[in-house]
Amino acid sequence: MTPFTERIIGVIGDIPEGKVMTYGQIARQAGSPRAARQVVRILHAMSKKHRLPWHRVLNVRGEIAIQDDESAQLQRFLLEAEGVHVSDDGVVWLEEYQHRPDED
DNA sequence: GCCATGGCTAGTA
DNA sequence: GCCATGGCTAGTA
Repeated sequence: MTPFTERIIGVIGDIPEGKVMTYGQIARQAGSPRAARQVVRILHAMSKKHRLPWHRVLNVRGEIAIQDDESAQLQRFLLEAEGVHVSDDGVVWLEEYQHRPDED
């Protein structure tokens, strides 16, 4: 596992319950502002093994970005279970729920 | 060669 | 809607 991957995993693992971050924000936080797509990949590949709160990661508009319906439903369920409100079309209000470590 | 992005433009209303 | 991006991974040699 590369240092880059470890940083991404660290950032994702630090998202508190009831909060969300965006792909690009996680990439920036890990020091690679353009690596949003890698965040996608790493989430997919590492979520299980590293017990990552993958469901707390959304796209820049606060949308559930996952394509697969079942997984998208699960993501919504997990978010709502920890108090994050998800609109009918799968959008979370970032103003309220986005986790902002330090600054960003 | 892939991609669960993101930012910019183009086109519609 | 288009396409640059960046790190990983698959596949070839």
